[in-house]
Amino acid sequence: MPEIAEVETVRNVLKKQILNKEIVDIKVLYSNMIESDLNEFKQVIIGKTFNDILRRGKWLIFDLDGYYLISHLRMEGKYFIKPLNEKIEKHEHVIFEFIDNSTLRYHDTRKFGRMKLIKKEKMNDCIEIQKQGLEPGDKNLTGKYLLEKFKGKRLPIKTTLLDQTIISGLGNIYVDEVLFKSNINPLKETNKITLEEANNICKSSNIIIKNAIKYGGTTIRSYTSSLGVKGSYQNYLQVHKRENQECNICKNKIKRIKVNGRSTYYCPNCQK
DNA sequence: AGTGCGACCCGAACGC
DNA sequence: TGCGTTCGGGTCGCAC
Repeated sequence: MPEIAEVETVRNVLKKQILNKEIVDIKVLYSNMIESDLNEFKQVIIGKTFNDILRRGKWLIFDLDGYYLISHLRMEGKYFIKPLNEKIEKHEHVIFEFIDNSTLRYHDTRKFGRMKLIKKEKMNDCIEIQKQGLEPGDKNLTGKYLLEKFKGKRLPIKTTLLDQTIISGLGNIYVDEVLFKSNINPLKETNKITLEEANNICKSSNIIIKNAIKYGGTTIRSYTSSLGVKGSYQNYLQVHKRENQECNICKNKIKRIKVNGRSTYYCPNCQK
């Protein structure tokens, strides 16, 4: 499940490999993945080059001359670089062919990922990007900002932190970690979060995401890692995927519950 | 406006 | 070489 730290890692690794090479062809093998008109998509991209790769929340933003190609990996999206003549695998859905006979391949077992082409001058109307909230590490991400957003919300705080329009980039793994580090019970009603707790959410998310990026993100599900990059932050997770194991702080057992349908791990003793 | 839920997918896990 | 069913997970769109 790529979240902000994994997407940032993909961005950094891809930048070293695909910039400034002409794209001579593109194959789309699963067209539902492309939200733009398919013919326009191909026409615009062929002949262009990736000048840069940016990121907003969990969205990758490829700079293609007059356009941006935005790409969301959802749960299982991965990018690989392979030679042109290498066999196309079952779950490779979009293949960019470069002039030097290398290819960039988008691989997605669940087919949940999405790509969309946006004219640069229309970026201000791009709802997917514009509605993203503040990211961990942003100096404007403060307890005060969060309390404003939390007003009137009766959902569990866990659910609210998955809302990308409030904090952008957190997913199921890092929300559990942030709540643990902040000593907040995932089921606590959002509008009952105090200023001190909101400040702690900001502080914890800054630290956790910074560290997760430092370690290349978290590799939990996949055997084959994206781009040959294996993150190692899974070794530092305090609660996520640690059901029945000892809490590193108090030695009580980590519990797993469902919060609005999402698997949620927490320490009942540290997070009252 | 805030909330809940089905849809989108398919490999893995589960039940028998 | 067992087979059919359920689950999970980020986001959207729609109903309430």
